[in-house]
Formats: sequence, C-alpha cells, structure tokens
Amino acid sequence: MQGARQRARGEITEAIKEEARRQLAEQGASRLSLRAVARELGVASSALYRYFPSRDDMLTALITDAYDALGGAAEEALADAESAGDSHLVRWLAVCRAVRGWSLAHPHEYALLYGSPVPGYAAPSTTIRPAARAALAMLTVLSDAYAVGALRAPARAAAAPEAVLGDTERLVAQLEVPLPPAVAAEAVAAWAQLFGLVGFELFGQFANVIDARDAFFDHAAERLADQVGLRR
Amino acid sequence: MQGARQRARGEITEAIKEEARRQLAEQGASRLSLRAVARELGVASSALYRYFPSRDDMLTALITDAYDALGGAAEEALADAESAGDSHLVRWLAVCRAVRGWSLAHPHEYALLYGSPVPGYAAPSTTIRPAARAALAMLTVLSDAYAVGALRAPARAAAAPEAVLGDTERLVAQLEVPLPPAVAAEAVAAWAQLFGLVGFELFGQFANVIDARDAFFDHAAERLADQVGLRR
DNA sequence: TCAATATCGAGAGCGCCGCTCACCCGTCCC
DNA sequence: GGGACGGGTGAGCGGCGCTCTCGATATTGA
Repeated sequence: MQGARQRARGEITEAIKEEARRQLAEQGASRLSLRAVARELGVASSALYRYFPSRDDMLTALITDAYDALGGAAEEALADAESAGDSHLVRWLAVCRAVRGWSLAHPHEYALLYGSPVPGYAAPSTTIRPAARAALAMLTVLSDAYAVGALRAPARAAAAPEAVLGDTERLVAQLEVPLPPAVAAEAVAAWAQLFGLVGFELFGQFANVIDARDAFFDHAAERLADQVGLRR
Repeated sequence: MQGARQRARGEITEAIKEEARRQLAEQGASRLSLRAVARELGVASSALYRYFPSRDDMLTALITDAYDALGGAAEEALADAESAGDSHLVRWLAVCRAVRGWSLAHPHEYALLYGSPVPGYAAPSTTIRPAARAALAMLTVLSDAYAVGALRAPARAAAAPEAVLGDTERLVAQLEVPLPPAVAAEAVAAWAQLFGLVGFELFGQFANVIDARDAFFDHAAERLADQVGLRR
C-alpha cells in the first residue's frame, strides 16, 4: 500500500503551509521566503521543491486556504445569525462584520487576497470557488429575504442597464441563487464596495480621516443593505 | 555657484524616476529592481544610492507621483465638467470615471497606491497631501452642489452615528470644505466604495461575473451619487 | 591660485533570495 | 532480490538590496 507515503506527503505539505502561513501572518507575503520556511523546518531549501514547484505555487496554496478561511468566517456568521432567528438585515450586517473582522485579524492574508496580485495577473482556477464563498454568503442572505418578500426590488428607473442584467442573470443561474438580476447587480456592487471599505481601513487610507472605525463600518454596511433593498 | 550641480542632480533624479516608472508600469512594483534601473541607465547600481537611500524610498517617490497623477486626472475631469456647465450629478460621474480610467490605464501604479502596502505599514507623510487630491475632487462636487441646494441631506434616521459625525466634522474643517458632517460621512464611504469597485475590476474579481464593465461601473457610480444625496 | 572640501561614480563584496542539478539513500513493487 | 522511484542533500548559478572603500572631479574659501 502506498497510503503511508501519501499520508506522510500530505502531512509534510501541511507542515510547510503552516510554517509559511506563520511567516506570512508575521511579515507579509513580500517577505515570505521559501528558504526561511525550509530553515525553520530544519530542511534543505531544495527539498521544498518536491512539494511546491515554485514559491508562487506555495503562495497560491496559501491564497486558497485564506479564501476558505474568510468564506468560512462569513458562512459561520450567517449560520449563527440564522439560528438566532435574526432578521435578514441583521444577517447581512453579521456577514459584513464577519468579513471585516476576519480581515482585521488577518491583514497580511487579506492583502494577499485583495491587494496587488503578486505573480501574474489571472488567479488560478482553483482559487475561484473558495473566493466565491464570502460573496455567496451575502447573496444567500438576499435570496432568503427575497423568498419571504423582505426584499424591496429596485425601482425600474434605478435598475442596472440591460447589459449588466444579462451578466447577473447568468450569475444567479450559475450559482443557483434565486434572485432577480436587478437585485444581483446591486449585490455585486455592494460586494465590491464592502471590500473597498475594508481595504481602505486596513491599508491606512482612513488614517486621520475616520477614528470611529467600528461605528463607521456598521453605518456603511447598513447603507449597503439599503442599497441592495433589504428593508429596515 | 552650486546651481549647476543641483540642477544636474535634479535631472538625474528625474531620469532615475522615469526609468523606474517605466519598469513599474511594465512589470509591477514587485519586479522593479534598483539594479535593473541602474543597468538601463548605464550606471553602477551603487550610484543610485546617492539619490535614493533605499529601494523603498524610490518606490515612495513613485507613489507620490502616482497619487499626483491620479489626483490630477480627477481634478482635470472636474474642471472640464464644470466649464461644460454639467450638472453636479454629471460632475460626480465624471470624477468617478476619471478615477477608474486612470486606474485602468495604470494598473501597476494603482496597485502600488491601493494594493498591499509594500514596505511597512504607515504611508510616509509626504504622500498624504497628494493622496487626498482625488478625494478632494469628489468632496468639491458635493460642496458645490450643497451651496446651490442641489444636495439632499440624509434623513435623520439614516445619518451616521455621533462618533462618526465628530470625525467628519473635523475633516470638513481641516479641508475647508463647507459640507454637513452627515454628508461628509456618506462621501467618505462612497470614496472607499468607489475604490472597491475599481480595485475589484482591476484585480480580476469580476472575471466571469461582470462582462459589461463600463455599464456596470457607470450604474454603480450613479448609485453612489444617490447615496451621497446628489439629486438625479 | 591653490589647497581643502564636498560630491559622485565605480567596483568589490556581503548575505540574502529563487531555482536547478547531480547525487545518494531508503522504500516499494514486480 | 533488484530495479524504479520518491524524497532528501549540498553545491552552485544568477539576481537582488545594500555597504564600503577609493579615486576622480567639481566647488569653495583663503
């Protein structure tokens, strides 16, 4: 049986990622060095290449895990709010807060996910699904609200243009989230805008501008909820 | 007179920045190397240290310039819209489009400004003023609209909490922009959210989600205008 | 005018980095 | 039992940021 070998390989891979994650959290992606990871693991640097073809691939593995952690935090917050019987608005706020909370707790991971794309330009396809989890949590809140009539559809005049609705129609079909395309369009915008708020706070753009960070974020998240049509 | 030396020094500094900017635009900040700049300039790498104490300081110089370029683009768009007699809503859209346009045209510079903070964590104080220019253009639109009564003040119930209003009151005083703190709070949020939209588009988060990028952005910018109280 | 001084570029070198390669050894499979 | 193979080692390549010494040149002041 080759199970032993594969199990060992999996464990070592995990140990490498763990140490890499530690260094990433401490000093950021730019200072994460494969050699330092190997040194800390008491192993020759060349040995790591048996597990990751390059430093970028190691980073990609960390990216996937980070997306999963963020998505997990969002999903957990949603599940808690659901089981607590919170309103859809409160669920929305809970998911937003979870995204911000995870990001503040893991700034370097956040930077890895939503900061400058480090290697090339296109994210590897393996990161797509994990990356969607947080967004999906937001959409879930909305579709649940929509199902029970707790969602105000955008006025006809305020709806997104046709071309956009085509995109979001395809999107809701792909994700199997029952939601009118016009609402989905607002949701996508809110999704991007949420990360704008978080990113600005995290990367220091709010220095000397906003001190009451928590209150400011909560208020902005409420405005986002309003924008996507969640009734107050 | 020491003028000749100083002039030469200024010209060389500019040449270094120009070459660095070229490499930044081509390959991004992470691949910008001081040695490559020196090589391209036909000079020993150690010579550059007479002009910039470190690679990070060179990057900081580029950051300042990039903020100025972005701010200039925003201001120019605003000035054009003003002289064309456009409505305040259209001016707002013009500034938003200018920010997006510049960013799409200079992705690596954008990443340098709003992506992961590369070196430490705090931006040098010399970058603060240039960084504010684009934001100031947005605030200017709003204060002009407010002065002529073209701004809908947020409803009392929808206003930001007290702590936030304290921050934004200080902000409008510092920037000398005559604007109610409640409006300024929405403006700051819109500012961050605008860069969320731009950043997501630029960093590939919209891949397989939104194809009609222009239409989507315009629509989102209109919704932002609505959020800050600009009358349709 | 001439010596003291300041400025600047060159080049060697240090310790990192990512990555490759030849080599070796233990384990598994036939 | 022997060969293939996975996985570890260590040397080494080229590149990086950065430092230091040294000589050349320009500026300055007596």
